[in-house]
Parts: sequence; C-alpha cells; structure tokens
Amino acid sequence: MGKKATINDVAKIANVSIATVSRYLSNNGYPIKEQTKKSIKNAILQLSYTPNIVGRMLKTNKSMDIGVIIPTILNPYYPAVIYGIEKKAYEKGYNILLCNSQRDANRQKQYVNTLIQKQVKGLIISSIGDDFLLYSDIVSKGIALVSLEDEISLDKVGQVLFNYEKGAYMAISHLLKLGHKKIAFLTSPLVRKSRKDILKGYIKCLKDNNVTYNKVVEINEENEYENGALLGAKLLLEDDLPTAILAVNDMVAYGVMQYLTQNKVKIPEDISIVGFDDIKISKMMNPALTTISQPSQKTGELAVSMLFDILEGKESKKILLEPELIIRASTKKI
Amino acid sequence: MGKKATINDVAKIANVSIATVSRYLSNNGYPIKEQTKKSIKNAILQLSYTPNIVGRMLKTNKSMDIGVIIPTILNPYYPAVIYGIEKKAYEKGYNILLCNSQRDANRQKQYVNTLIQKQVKGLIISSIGDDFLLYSDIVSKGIALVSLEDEISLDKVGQVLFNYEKGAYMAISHLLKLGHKKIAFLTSPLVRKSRKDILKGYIKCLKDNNVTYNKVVEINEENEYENGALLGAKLLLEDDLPTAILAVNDMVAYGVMQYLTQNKVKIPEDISIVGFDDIKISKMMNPALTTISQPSQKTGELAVSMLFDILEGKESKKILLEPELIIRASTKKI
DNA sequence: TTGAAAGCGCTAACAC
DNA sequence: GTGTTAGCGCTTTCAA
Repeated sequence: MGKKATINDVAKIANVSIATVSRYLSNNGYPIKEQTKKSIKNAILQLSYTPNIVGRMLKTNKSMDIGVIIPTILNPYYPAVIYGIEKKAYEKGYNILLCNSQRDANRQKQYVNTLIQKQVKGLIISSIGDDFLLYSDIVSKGIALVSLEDEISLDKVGQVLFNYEKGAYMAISHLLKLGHKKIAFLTSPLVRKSRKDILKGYIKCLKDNNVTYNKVVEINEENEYENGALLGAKLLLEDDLPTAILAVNDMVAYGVMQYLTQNKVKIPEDISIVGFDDIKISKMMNPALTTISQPSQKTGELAVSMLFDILEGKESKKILLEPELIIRASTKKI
Repeated sequence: MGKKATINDVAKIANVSIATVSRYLSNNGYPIKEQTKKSIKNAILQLSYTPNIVGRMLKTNKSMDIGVIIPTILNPYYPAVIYGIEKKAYEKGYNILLCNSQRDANRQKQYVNTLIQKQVKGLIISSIGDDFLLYSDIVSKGIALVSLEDEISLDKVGQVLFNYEKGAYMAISHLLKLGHKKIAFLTSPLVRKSRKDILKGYIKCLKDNNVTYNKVVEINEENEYENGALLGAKLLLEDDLPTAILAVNDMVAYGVMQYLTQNKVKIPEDISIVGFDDIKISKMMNPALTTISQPSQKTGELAVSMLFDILEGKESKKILLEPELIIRASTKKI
C-alpha cells in the first residue's frame, strides 16, 4: 500500500509549489492559470492523493466534527434523535462522533474528555446529571455545548428541553377521563430529572383531581428492555391492582405489556397503558400504544441548529418542546 | 473563553521543556523526577490544559477513529450493530464516526472520502453495492476495511456475512411444516445482495418442496417504516391471497401486520407471518413475531475484532454467520 | 499568478 | 532526568 501521498508529492510531480497546490485544493477563487490547474489535477489523479485534514486542522484550528453523547443507542428514541442530528450536520458538512454513555457518569466524563482532545467544534449531550464543572470546562474551551432533555444550570449552553411534567399530566388526565381511578406509574430508576418530572406530573394530576390512589413502582436496573417485564412482575405482586398504567417510556411500556399479556392480563380490557416518547414502532404494536409524543428527530435537528447559532456567536437559548397525547388502542374506557 | 492552552504554556509555567511535559503526558514509564511531575501537574490544572490530539496525530500519523457507514439508523437492526461496534471500540480506546448513507451511493461515496481525509484507522461499512474502485481506494490507503452483510469481491477486506439464503429457507420450511401452501414474500426493493439472497432461499425452498404457488410483492421505496403498510395494501389487492407471509425484515413485517390487522385480517389466525432480523422489540410485539435471528450486536463486535486484526497485519478473513429460527406467536398451523 | 517560509501542537531522536 | 530541535501536512502572509 505504500505511504500516503502528501501535498509535497503532488507539488513535485506537478512542478509547482505546495502553496499553489493548496490554493488549488481550497478552490476559493484564488486565480490559478488553467495550465497549472491541469497539471495539478493530473498529479493528484496519478497519486490518488487525498488531502490530510489533520494537517489543515492543526493549521487552521477548525474541526468539522460534532460529538454526540447519548445514554444508549438501544432505545429507539435516540436513533431518531441522532437521525435528526446527522441530517442537519451533513448539510453543513459536519461529521458525528457518536458515544454511548451507558448512563455511566465516568464513561461520560471520559468521552467528554476524549472529544475535547479531538477538538470537536461542538458537543450535544443527553446527560445523566448536572455536572456543572464538566460543562463549564467544555464551554470554557470554546466548544459549543447543547444539552438535551435535562435542564442545565449554566449560561452559554443551548438546551432543547421537553415538558415532561406536562406530558405526564396529560397522560393521567386522559386516563382519568376514561374513568380510571387507580393508576400506577412504572419507572426505571428515578435519577434523571426528566423522570422525576414525569413523576411530578403524575402526582400533580392525581392531586388536582382528588384521586388518592397512587402507586409508584420503580426498578433498580437501567436496562429498559428487561425492565418492563420486571416491573410487570413487581406490579402483579401488589394486592390492590391498578386499572391503568403510565410507563416512564415506550420501551418499558412494551416490556410491561408483554409480561402482562403472557400472564393473562388483557390490554386494554383489563388494564390500560400509556407510554412515553412515541417512538416509531409504537403505532405498530398490537394493540397500538397510547403515548405521549416527544419529537425525537426534531430534537436532534434543533440541537444542531442551536449548536451552529452558538458557534456563530449568537446568544444561546433554551427551547421547551411541548408534549402531545397520542391516543391509540392500549387505553380504554373503564 | 480565551485561547486554549498548549503544551508550550504548560512547559513555561512549570519551568520545564515541552519534551518533559510531553513525556509526562504520555505516561509511558519514562523517568521524571517526582518534583518535576508535580509542577507539571500543577501547571496543567492551573491552565485546565487538554492535550490537542490533532498535533499528536499529525506527528505520529496514528488516529483513533473508526468510520462506520450504515444505511439508516432508523431500522433498529443497525443501532444494535453499532452498539456492538461501539462497545468493542471503546474497550480499545477508539471512537466512532457515524454516517448514514441513506442507501444513496453518492452520499456513501462522499462519506467514504471525508472519512479517508479525516484519517480514520478503519472503516466498517454496510454497503449498498459492490463498488470495487471505492473499496480498493480505501484499502490502498492503508485503511482497514470491513464489510457487513454484503459480500465484496476484493481481498484484504474483512467481511462479516450472513447466510440470508439459508435463513429464508428455514423460514419457508417452518411455514410449510405448519401446513401452509401459499406463501408470499414481501420485500423492499430487491437491490441489495442480501435481499436477493432471501429471495433465492424462498424460491429454492418452495421448489425443493414442490410448491408451485409463489408470490413476490415488491415495493419501490426504501422507507421500511411505511413499506410494510404499502406492501400489505398491495397484497390485499391480489385475488389469490396467501395464508402465510415472509417479510424481508422485521420492520417491514410490523408494517404489514399493522396494516392487515387494521383491515380485519387476523394474525396468525388468518395469515401467518415470519420476519427477518429478530430485532429486540420483535419479542415484545403482540403477537410476538416469529422471525429469523441475525445476530446484530455480535456482527458489530466481530467487525471491530476483524478490523483490529487487519490493522495488526493479520490476514483478513470472512465470517459467515448462520441464521436461527425463532418461533413465536405470529405463525400458526393451518 | 506563483513561491518561500513560518508555524499550528505535538513526538521522538539525539545530546547532554 | 531533562532540553533542543526537526518535522508531521497543511494554510497563509508576504514578496516577487
């Protein structure tokens, strides 16, 4: 395979200086004689030369990479976010460095560090906490930072937030309207602010409607796939069973549904269930899942737009996306 | 935010040479006086200095990035592959540059080019075709290349393949065993080799069992989400309806199932359906989907292992992963 | 319209 | 143990 050709090799073969080759490559209207252009072009073809961006980066200090840190790509919500990010980034010529934090604070920190070292232009992060120092370190290095979902108490950080509390409130309202009086909330560990907000909305709506029954079933593990089943099992051990369930997200809802169905609990006949996220497949489930829609792809696109705004020196801002209730077949009048 | 600190700044503050700082940072056992270490450490803290990897890359010509090109992250099969890739890569300290080709040859080419320029150490690519020139260009630049799913007619390319034909054969066998005689194959455009192989397996199994009925329903668009519904609609227009369906992948199967269910066709009572991939959620569907399991996460892990093997100068190889039939509730004896 | 040369931040060979 | 220095591939100023 031999060594890669450099701009020097091209210059030598084309019998011009590297400066001229560089100008040719940058293609910015700098005047070059047609004849010269031609010979450079030939040399490039002959060597099948590809510019080394690292050289340019070192010189210009301009990277075209964006770091993206998400909890886990295995929850389809995030691929949809990434899709939005990548779409917008591609349009602008940026690439995505993808990192899964696995909801592990150390791993997240490590990734942030690596990404800084790699000189990313910006960082989009769906965090697991409010690590003030970590974020201010990023910002102080001139890297544009956009946070997803969880609010961060720091200026100069773009934020694409979602009204989780209201979403939960809407879900519970819907269930109450259907006549349900016993509604449980099934959730992964209540560590993220977003989850706590869902809990808040759940509690608030019950209180506002003078419903005394409430049951929060929480599980310790982070694995959403299996959590649903575990939560379902835990629920069935209770003696005062609910007639309806709010799940912390769609993936968990699926697990619960599957477990209940296997255990002869019919959905929605015996128990109604509402999810959270409205990932694509939710409408393909059978019964299709009633859920709170959180615009995933749009979240990604907005994040990138914000990132570029910050990069252009504009004031960073917060956007609060609003939930929407998607009524499907998994909820039923009691 | 000011300018980022460099190794020079650190050296100046610590009152040592940049060489010493560099040695300190590389932390490779090179002897440094404790006292010196301490003052360097302080300087680094004081400046909140982060090494600039670009400088190192230019010098050492060693990148720690791997490019990953997949068709679309929106089909959950790929996030699972990526999960496997990222897991293994993380262990080795590598990062992932993620690209969605959207099954667009131009976009793919563009991405490959960018990734080469960014000096990735390796490239994992789930391609849309057998672009010999593209691949040999990659290889000739000393970049390790691993191809997923589709076979490539080029040496020095690692390949993690899957026995699609056999998978389809197994699916059809299963359906025949259940007494089905009219089995249709519903598919996205038959452009990828993998899809054509599924078709082959379908045809072959029918022929081997002297079944004359066969019906291939193909759709033109690439969007798997909506394809299922379109395929379902197209199917219902036929006059000689099948009693069973093989879908080209699970996502398509979901769409079909949903459409059929909405149109009063019961699954599996009226029509049995088999998917392909066994993405995580398939067992959470209701009815749970019978499908051919394709080990996605393992595919990703193997790809990375291969990549590192190639990087270490080992002979590149091919691995053919074998399918497994996962029988669930979407298929039924006739 | 072109070239010479400095220098981006870092590593590593060599010298002491 | 530590410092000096060349140079990785590129862009860009300055000069011609």
